[in-house]
Amino acid sequence: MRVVIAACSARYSGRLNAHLPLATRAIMVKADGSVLLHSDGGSYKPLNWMSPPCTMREVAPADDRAAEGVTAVWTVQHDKSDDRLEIEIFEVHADTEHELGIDPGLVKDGVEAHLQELLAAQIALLGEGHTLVRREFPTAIGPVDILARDKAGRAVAVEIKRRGDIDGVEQLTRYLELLNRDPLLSPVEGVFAAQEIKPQARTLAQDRGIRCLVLDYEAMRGVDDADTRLF
Amino acid sequence: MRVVIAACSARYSGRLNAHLPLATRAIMVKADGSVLLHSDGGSYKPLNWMSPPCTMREVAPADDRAAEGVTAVWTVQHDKSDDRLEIEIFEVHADTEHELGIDPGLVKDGVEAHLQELLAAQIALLGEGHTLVRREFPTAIGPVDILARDKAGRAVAVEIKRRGDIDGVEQLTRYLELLNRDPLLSPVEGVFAAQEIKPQARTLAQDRGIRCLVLDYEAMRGVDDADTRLF
DNA sequence: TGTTCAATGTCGCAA
DNA sequence: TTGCGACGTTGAACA
Repeated sequence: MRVVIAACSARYSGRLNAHLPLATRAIMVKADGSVLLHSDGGSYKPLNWMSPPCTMREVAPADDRAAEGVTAVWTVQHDKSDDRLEIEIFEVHADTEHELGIDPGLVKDGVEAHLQELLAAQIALLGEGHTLVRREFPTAIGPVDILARDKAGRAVAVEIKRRGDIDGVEQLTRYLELLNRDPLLSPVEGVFAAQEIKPQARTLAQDRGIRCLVLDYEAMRGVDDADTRLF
Repeated sequence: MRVVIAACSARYSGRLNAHLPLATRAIMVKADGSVLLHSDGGSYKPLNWMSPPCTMREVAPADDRAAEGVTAVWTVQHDKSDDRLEIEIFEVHADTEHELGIDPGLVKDGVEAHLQELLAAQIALLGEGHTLVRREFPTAIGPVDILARDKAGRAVAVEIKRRGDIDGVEQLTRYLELLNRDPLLSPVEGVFAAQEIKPQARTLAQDRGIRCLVLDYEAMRGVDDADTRLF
């Protein structure tokens, strides 16, 4: 990895056009050829960048640009598209290179599947007298997160999200349409369950007769822990 | 900005828990306190990071960790949440600091807002005799990009995307359903306008009686420039 | 400050 | 390769 601190300006063209005025920035050139231009703030997103696979070439500036103080031009061309990043170097403050080797990569443990597990175990959160039919109930367009039956025996299809967005309501709507074609299940009630439900998603759900259920992950995990401790 | 090349491992806890095994990486500490851990590949996204506002403290390793080769521990705590990044430093290969100053920021051109602006100004692209009613026409589930009327005075709702995906058609469908409930507007024609329309999106749109319109950004901008030059 | 929507989104998985 | 959904999404506009 090469790290350069330099006064530079940049221009990107590809999916959009963007320009970066002259300032001092950190330029990171990775082993795979990708290039990142970072300022001294913001978040992890660079001001400008080029993703691999791409090729960087250093060329001399045109006379008029050299007269403006440009000492070098780096053109970074994407190998498979016409995305291009052009960096004009005015002054280099530091230029270092380091051998990093291959990274073993990030190991994650998620929360996502856990919600489904917990709701299945605490199915009465859907309402008194509800019983679990099964998790990942299959349909032609993919599995519904949870299928249950209410106190009166009516089918209830549940879509679970960490964040309840409008997309999730659409997804559940598609499932409900299919499930309701099955005379053994119809009529199927829809429940949209999430840790947090966006107002727009709630509005859409209500408009379609879908019930919204906000899940308290901490509380559910607490109950689960308590249950586990009983054994 | 401080750039450190070091053999390190890391652990993040917050919205999820994640672990990064020992390897040599580039650590970027920005002026606002944010921290980025980069490997020598991948895209612009760091392996691990902490967004501002956050505070970094360097502490001595516990005896057992020191015995494992840890020379320092950096704990980066988010100021407003319980997100925390803990970096164990094994060996520092380089450690440099540079003054970068405030960045003037990126200037963009060619995003969705521009397309909407241009299409509103060149509304006849929808068809001869079309007139603009308004941009961002409000509905209960959010604003429609453009509402217009055709030569015969019938309402036309336009959804604009840079890249026309199936999601955009779904979005427009929702708007149309709502708009068509309004007797002052109904029947409302739908137009799906994008620089590029994916085959699946086109098929879905046609199935729903939605017209597809491919926008030529360069040409539209050209017309706009020509208009501007007249004044 | 909170909500909503676009993004050069990126990333990962499955068909 | 493409489609689809999730993301520690990030970022910006607007109420």
